[in-house]
Amino acid sequence: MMDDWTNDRTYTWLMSTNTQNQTTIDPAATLDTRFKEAIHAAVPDLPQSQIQTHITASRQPKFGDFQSNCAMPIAKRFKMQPRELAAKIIEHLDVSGVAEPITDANIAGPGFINVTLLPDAISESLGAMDNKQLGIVVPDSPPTVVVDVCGVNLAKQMHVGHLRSTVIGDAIARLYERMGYKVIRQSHVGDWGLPIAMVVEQLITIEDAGEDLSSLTLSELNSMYKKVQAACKAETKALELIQRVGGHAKAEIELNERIADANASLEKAKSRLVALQSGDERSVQVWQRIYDITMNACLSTCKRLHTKITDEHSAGESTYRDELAPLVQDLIDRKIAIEDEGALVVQCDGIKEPTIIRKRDGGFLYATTDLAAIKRRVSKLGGDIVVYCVDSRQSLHFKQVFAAAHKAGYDKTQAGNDATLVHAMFGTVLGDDNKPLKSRSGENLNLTDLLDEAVARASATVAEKNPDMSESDRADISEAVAMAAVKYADLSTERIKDYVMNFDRMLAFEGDTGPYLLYAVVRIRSIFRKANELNIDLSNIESAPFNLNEPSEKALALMLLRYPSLIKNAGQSCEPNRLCSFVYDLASAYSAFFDKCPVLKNNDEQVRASRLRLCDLTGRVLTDALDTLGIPTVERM
RNA sequence: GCCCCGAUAGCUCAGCUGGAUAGAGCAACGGACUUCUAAUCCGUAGGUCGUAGGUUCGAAUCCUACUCGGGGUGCCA
Repeated sequence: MMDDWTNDRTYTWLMSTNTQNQTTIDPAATLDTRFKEAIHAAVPDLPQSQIQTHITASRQPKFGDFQSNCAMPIAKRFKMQPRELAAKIIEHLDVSGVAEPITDANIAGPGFINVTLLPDAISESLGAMDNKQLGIVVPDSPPTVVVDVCGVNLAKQMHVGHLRSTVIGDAIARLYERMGYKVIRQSHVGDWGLPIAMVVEQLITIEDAGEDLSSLTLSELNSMYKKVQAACKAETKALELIQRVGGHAKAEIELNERIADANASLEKAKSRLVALQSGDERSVQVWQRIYDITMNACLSTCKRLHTKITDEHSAGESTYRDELAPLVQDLIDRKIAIEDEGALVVQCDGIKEPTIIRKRDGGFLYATTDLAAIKRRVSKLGGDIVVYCVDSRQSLHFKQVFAAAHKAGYDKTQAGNDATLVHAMFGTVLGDDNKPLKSRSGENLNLTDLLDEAVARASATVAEKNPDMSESDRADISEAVAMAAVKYADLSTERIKDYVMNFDRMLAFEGDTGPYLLYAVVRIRSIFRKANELNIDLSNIESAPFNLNEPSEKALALMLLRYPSLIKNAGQSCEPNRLCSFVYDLASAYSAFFDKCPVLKNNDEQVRASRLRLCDLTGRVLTDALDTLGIPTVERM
């Protein structure tokens, strides 16, 4: 059902996208160039590098298609009258071939210069965009981007919080890929350290007691994880309170016993960790079991979510174990790390809290591992940009680690530049009580349950809308609709904000939702299916001239032309939600067009061909944008 | 205490880095299916952009203070 007719088509007449100038596609870019020239001529005192044209799309049709807001700031700087300056700029402005002539009548308000594009210019731009790359220009020597995604922990099921690092992280990676960058995904799996040793210890104990663990599931591992965590957690605070307030003596004794038990468990876990770290065969074997069970489940969920995260991207904390001691020694030798209160720390300018990289007892911490990760990602994987798609609560941690890595020079690329380290943080998923979802004990809201519920709801709707559909088609479409709904819900809001988890909102199929976008694509494909049934000749539509006489046609065309700059914008800011708004606006513009402009019903062959081509191009841009978000489309729904 | 983030329609959210009358979706109300898929479209109604100052031709957007909410803060990850 997932088809890619977009890629099946062959385009022979415009494959040379690399040499193509983007300014021929984006009218805003063309206007930018023309305005720059005019401003330079009108205000020679302004250094060319400082010229800003402030070209934006106009909000209201009466102000034309675009406007330049350049006159006001320049007038301020040179103490001129903005409207007079605007008049002077348009004297030097040449918009021939792009827009209608600019006269004094185009100057409005405090000095806005309004621009109305020539219909032919829009058509030409659309034509220039109508190629396989859809107007996106790939850089000659693309940088390498390493994107940190997913980041699950061993022995734990993925919960809704993992949706974010997986789905948003993958979308950021896809955005960079779409820009032509070389992208390497890395999943920093939490597979090392004391918590895992606890589970290993517990499993070995159970196995020694004669229990068969061959059919162990992740769900069982998950509850075991919770149990051993609780068992090792000493309730010292409660004891202190009882001692201070003077509670029941019996309670105090009981608590003391529990603390002793917890300490014993903790000691066992610690020695198990030592055994694991030194390669003890049994420990490693059990650890591997836990790893396999967790990662099998995790990667199958990643696949179900249509992310490109696979086994080869797993780079767990355990893979850094042999790199930590040499790294710490290097930092000591170069006096970057110093001892403080028994711990080894790196102190960085502007950050009060020191970065602790070795505990008093000699153990390493997650900052140590993350330093090693930066080093590997930059020097070994060749990352020019390293993006971390991780919870916002880690912001201080990454601030510290980035600064420490910089101080140590671990962020130096092979070319000798400083790699760009970005924490593309996202907000927490909250429960109804406004607390992070995972803190709700007993509530088993894991990711698989969410996805299953989404599919169940989608299936009901698909069945309702398509009573005659076959069982297998319905299953495929329901799955696609459900994933589109869930992913779009997570991707479409500003990633930094927290949100309260709400099934009904996340699984809505109407309005600004994933299914709405799929629906727009489905309506386009339906037109082409129908055209084939009617034996309408489609062979010439690829070169049909666009004619954009209807307002909804022009609006759709202008929206399409924004695509290349939007990809760049969303990619560079690591904000998939910007692409989401664009896709929604585009689908909206298409829906309005669909309503007002009959395609196949139109008897004028020229108009029909133009509209068919517009539909085709819209379909490809929508599909391409959705693919960039990691949302596959369907043929019907 | 200190640091970071957030606050926009009844609800959920956009707002392209300072532009013209602050936009969508849901919910409400009124229209549009014998028509290329109505999971749609068109319209009506809904706002002191947390509060108070400041910066300037112009502020939801920038600066300051405060209020509320969330998070972090030397040996967990």
